[in-house]
Amino acid sequence: MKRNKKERQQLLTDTIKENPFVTDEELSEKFSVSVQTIRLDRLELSIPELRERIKHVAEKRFENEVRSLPIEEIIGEIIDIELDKTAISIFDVKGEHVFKRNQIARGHHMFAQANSLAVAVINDELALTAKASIQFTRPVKLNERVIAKARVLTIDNESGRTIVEVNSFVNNEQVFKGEFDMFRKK
Amino acid sequence: MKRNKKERQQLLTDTIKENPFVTDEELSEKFSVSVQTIRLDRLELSIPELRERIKHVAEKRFENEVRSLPIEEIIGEIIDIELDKTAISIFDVKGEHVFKRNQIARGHHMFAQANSLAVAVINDELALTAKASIQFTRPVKLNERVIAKARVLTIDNESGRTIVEVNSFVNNEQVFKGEFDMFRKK
DNA sequence: CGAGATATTAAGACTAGGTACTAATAGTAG
DNA sequence: CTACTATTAGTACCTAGTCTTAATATCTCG
Repeated sequence: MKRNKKERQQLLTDTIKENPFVTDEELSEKFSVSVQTIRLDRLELSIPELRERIKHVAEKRFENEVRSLPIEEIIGEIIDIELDKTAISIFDVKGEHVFKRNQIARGHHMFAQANSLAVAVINDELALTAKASIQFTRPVKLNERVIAKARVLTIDNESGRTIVEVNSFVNNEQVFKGEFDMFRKK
Repeated sequence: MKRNKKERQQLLTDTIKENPFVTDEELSEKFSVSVQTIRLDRLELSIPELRERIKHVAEKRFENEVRSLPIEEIIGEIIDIELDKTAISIFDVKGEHVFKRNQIARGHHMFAQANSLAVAVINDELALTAKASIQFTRPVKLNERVIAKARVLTIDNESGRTIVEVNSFVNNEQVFKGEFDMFRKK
């Protein structure tokens, strides 16, 4: 299992990158060298000790905390709902939702809010979007609050099709409109 | 600054929750008690030592890592592009993209892939989606790989409008089609 | 083959940030 | 005054290291 120094150091770097929670002792066993050699290697490669590595990972997590939310947040927050009739959600446009260049919200976030509201308004185990026709009537900018209003237009119980209309506004100004053809499943 | 035991322990819990990186010594100074008292407190409250707390935070980050990527990942990976002509991206459907109940991908992820590909294919500083007409031709399931192909249909230099057609496939089977009316800005 | 360089291992002293345990002291209630 | 709780102190030990010095092992080149 013995490799030369260079090879071992490369593997060491990779191993630690992949799993920063590994101790020198574990590494020394893995590479069949002494603990001291591992320590010399880390010194040469400027890889900090286990506890520092863990700390670093932990600190990074705090930085990223804001970024780990939007997956749920992306769809906005439902503030009112009357199943099979209407629903309203709000979505605050933050830094991660906009193009950096011009601070305009990416279309798929607007769509996501509207689409998930259309899914939510349907009074059934689950609904899938079959078709949609959408229009972005004015760009939405950073820090604006988008209010999406969904309204069920028609329900066809036989085909399982439901048409939901969603209109989104920023300060009473329309920014998005869409018609979603939903398929309900029971 | 001296409080009674209960009060101090409550504050201790809060302090550590807020900043897990604080040592017993720092805490003992903050509450004007001995280090031993802090340790007794932690014992009673079953709060682990600093290094364990840091480790825990670090481990949690690893759990969340999958969840913090999708903001960028959501749009899929572009594998081929010919500006103002065609573009192809792949998107692997993972756990966080599907409805838990039936493992079917949420529509807005499919839309996001298609829409961002439509944005990317346009050879300009930036493009915005004005309108879109989309259709989900078959549900996409967990672990499926979606290949989206965008094709620019028409470019109107005067109005700044560009129409992009996107078709998505899983194993050569069409799952999504959409027509995006894009507005380009210079 | 042997000298010198490079690589590896070992050993010892010290560190932070603890645990676990024992013991002493302070303060307070009945 | 006694009993009890709360607090403090001190010791031994732990992990996962650092830093330093020193002894071997192995490799390379002339």
